[in-house]
Amino acid sequence: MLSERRLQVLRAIVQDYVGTEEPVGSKALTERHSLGVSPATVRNDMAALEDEGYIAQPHTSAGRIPTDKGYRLFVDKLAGVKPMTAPERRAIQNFLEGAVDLDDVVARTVRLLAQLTRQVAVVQYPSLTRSTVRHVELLSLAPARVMLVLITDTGRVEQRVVDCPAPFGDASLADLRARLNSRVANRRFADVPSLVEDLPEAFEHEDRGTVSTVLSTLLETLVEENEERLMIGGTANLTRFGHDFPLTIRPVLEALEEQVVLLKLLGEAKDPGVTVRIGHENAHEGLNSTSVVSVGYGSGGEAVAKLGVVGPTRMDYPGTMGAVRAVARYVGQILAES
Amino acid sequence: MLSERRLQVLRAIVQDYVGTEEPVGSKALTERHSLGVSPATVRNDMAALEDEGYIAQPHTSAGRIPTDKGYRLFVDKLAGVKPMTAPERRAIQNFLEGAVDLDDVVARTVRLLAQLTRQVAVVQYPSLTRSTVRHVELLSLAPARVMLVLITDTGRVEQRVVDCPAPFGDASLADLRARLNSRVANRRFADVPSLVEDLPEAFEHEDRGTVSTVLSTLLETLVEENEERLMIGGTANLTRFGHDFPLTIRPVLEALEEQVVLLKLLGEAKDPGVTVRIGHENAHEGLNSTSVVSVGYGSGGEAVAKLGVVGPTRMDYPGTMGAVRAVARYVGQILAES
DNA sequence: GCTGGCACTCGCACGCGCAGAGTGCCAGGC
DNA sequence: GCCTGGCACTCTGCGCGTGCGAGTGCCAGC
Repeated sequence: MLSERRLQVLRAIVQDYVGTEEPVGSKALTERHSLGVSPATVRNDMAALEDEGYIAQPHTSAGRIPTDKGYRLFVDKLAGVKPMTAPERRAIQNFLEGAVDLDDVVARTVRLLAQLTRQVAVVQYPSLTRSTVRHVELLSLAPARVMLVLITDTGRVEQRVVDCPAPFGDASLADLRARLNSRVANRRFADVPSLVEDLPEAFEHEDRGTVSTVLSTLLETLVEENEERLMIGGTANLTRFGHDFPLTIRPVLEALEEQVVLLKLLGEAKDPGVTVRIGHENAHEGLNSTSVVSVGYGSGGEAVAKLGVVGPTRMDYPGTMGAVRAVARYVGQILAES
Repeated sequence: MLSERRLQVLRAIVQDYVGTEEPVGSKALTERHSLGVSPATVRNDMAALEDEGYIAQPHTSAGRIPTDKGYRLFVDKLAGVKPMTAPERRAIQNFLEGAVDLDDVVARTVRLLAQLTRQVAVVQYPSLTRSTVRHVELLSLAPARVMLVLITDTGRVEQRVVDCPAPFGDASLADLRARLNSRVANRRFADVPSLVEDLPEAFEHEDRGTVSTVLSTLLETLVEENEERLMIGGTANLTRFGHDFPLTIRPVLEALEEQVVLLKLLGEAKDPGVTVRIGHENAHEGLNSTSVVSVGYGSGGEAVAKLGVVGPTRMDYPGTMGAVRAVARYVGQILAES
């Protein structure tokens, strides 16, 4: 177990390094933080911290920089989440309230996060799985061809074209539309399968095949999670990465292009609160020198999707976590209202 | 007017510089291209080309690099469009044919363009203005609240919620739905306004206000071009920009974040064929060291949207133009089929 | 109008030495 | 037992001078 002072030294190192981007030495530490001890003492503490793997020196006789393990300890034990100030919160709310539709909400959220954190922002569209059905619409495109339109409480619209095994009359279509909506409107996606299970039985024998086909397409649409979309922004902030960044930035940009990677990244964080994954904790190699701060957001109490930022491991964790948490909270509010 | 040989020298300079990324000297030129003259002669030609502003030297006693004006001449007069090979064309077609919906078509197009050209790809979603209406659906959300869903021939779906001035019965709604669709289905957007003009007259007096409101929302949706979306990809290719690129890449990334800028950029090119805007020809400052190669594409003969790539002025113009043209052609085909 | 030759100009890589920051360790003091 | 001041040591980064090579411009000759 590390002594209290050593933890303070680690905290000071992280704070200074995040500010200056340069390895921090014992002398500078005692000057900038009132630790009440001499540089020599700090040096001993630093040696201990280095033995434990919390800090490292880029080369002999240079200052120390935190390791991933050091940042981890900092985030877990040494730093809280810095809450947004009241004016900041108002600005967030105002900016998000101007949104006209779901796309706009997501776009604004991305911009906001990128600006607040000065990092790359990633926002997942509200997922279908936890939402509720607002309306299901069926349109006859041709005698044996039906378009299925699903409208969710988060304002998302999904459509599918269904080829029917047999011609399907307008009357039957209207009937199905009515029955379907009376059963599933305002119900959660998860409940839909059991609610429509026995629906084919209510129809004439000749229509049952079509009804089943339509229903299975609907269920497919509901569970189709792999189609999840996301939006990213603030990539220009990557240029503030560091001096040696040609090599650093490349894999990050590549990783950001892979939506699959990002979705996995956000999905991994199961924590109900803000999750931080530091450096090598990220499975994807390209992101080994970045940290990902993410959190779930949703229109009700439950999270329906994730949002977060990607930045250098050397980032202002308390501030970033505060911003991410605040934005998630307000997006949730906006979604609930609309 | 420049002599034929001087044009050849310029062409050779552009080709070599694009290949090597290094200023090209007179000796290297004569070695790599059989110009049939000695380096000394080439030097005279180069001096002339420099006087005319087609090439420049980064510093005295270095090789020459083409200026924007030089690239312009090269593109206009010296180089054709390099067509894709048959295998490449097949690969493009195969890749695009796997797409399941409009989003997927656009996403695949972006990836394809980025890979083929090794540059940043930008694809605009098919615009509404030139498309035709496949279906208009009206859903009653509440007595005086209607959701309008517009489905286009390119597979795009737009929805709007309309607050009605008076309650609107289900029968009236069904009536309006039927009349509306019989008039506008499969008609071009541009024709819709005149086709629905007299529609309110067919309704009871009490419903006319609502019908008008719904119609004007529909018309708004049709003309709403500012809502045009686009997708970009291949930003990782920016890292191949050059050696000094921290300064170069930053403004480009910033410009790419501004959808407005990009839409303007693509929109400016009125040419029916492939358009190339080189360096300072781009109005946006951040793109002064890039070239934009764009072309319109569409499901029929007409262009409904644009796509293109953004890369360093030092790019392989014939190859890039060929790739952009080919991709546009095949995307058009795919859209027409679906 | 083309060519070979020649002197000239720079940029760049290399080597060197120096200053500065930072460390580790040790002996002494509280 | 822990903290402190002092000291020798080790790096890196920077500035400077030098030599090399690529490339040019110009000129006289064919």
